[in-house]
Amino acid sequence: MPRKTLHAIFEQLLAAYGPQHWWPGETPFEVMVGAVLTQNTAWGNVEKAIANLVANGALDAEVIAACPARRLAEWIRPSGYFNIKARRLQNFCRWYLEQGGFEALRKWPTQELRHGLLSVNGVGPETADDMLLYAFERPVFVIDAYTRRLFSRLGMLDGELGYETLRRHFEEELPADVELFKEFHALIVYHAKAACRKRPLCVGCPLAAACPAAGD
DNA sequence: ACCCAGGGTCATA
DNA sequence: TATGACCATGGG
Repeated sequence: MPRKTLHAIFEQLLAAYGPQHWWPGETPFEVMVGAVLTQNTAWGNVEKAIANLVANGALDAEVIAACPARRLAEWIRPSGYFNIKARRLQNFCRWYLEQGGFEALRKWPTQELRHGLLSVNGVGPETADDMLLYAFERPVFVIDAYTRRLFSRLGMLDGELGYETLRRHFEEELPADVELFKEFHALIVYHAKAACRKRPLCVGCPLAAACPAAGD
């Protein structure tokens, strides 16, 4: 018996839940704005904030970069942490415009683009990787709390390991396939809400047979 | 009433 | 390097 592979887990999640078609968002820029707004925040609140931006013609890098921080904070209020996120969005948009916008950035090699994104105050590893995968379509695996918890419960890794160590692990064990990475991360998040939260007994969990934590 | 959500920064030791 | 405080709304 070959040991359970990451790809096998992906297949099980896909079979159970179907394709998730992440990231919700009409444009790469909207995806990037959403990535900042969703930091430690439920997606439903982010949708309200983005709807406010759209309603005010403010889902636009120039508008966000130039408008008063107070006004931006008011628009994004439903997403929580509105003062700090207003600053983060402005930091990001100013950097984004300085570099020439999406058409210029899309030509950057992945590693340089990643370092550039991380240089923006308010963009950390997970936010940068969301942007790289879902806006720039680079084969970067996003690590989040759900990923740590799921694979830790499955006994497939140590959830206490650092972000870069875990990201490297996933990227080495899987083929560098953008569509695979997009779906895998989306399925992990969906799974965390749909089934893995139903404790005890992990009722209905499609991974229960492989999960040592099932039945606690 | 409590818990958490598709994190990140900064001060402190 | 490694904790802890802080940010703040909205749904379960």
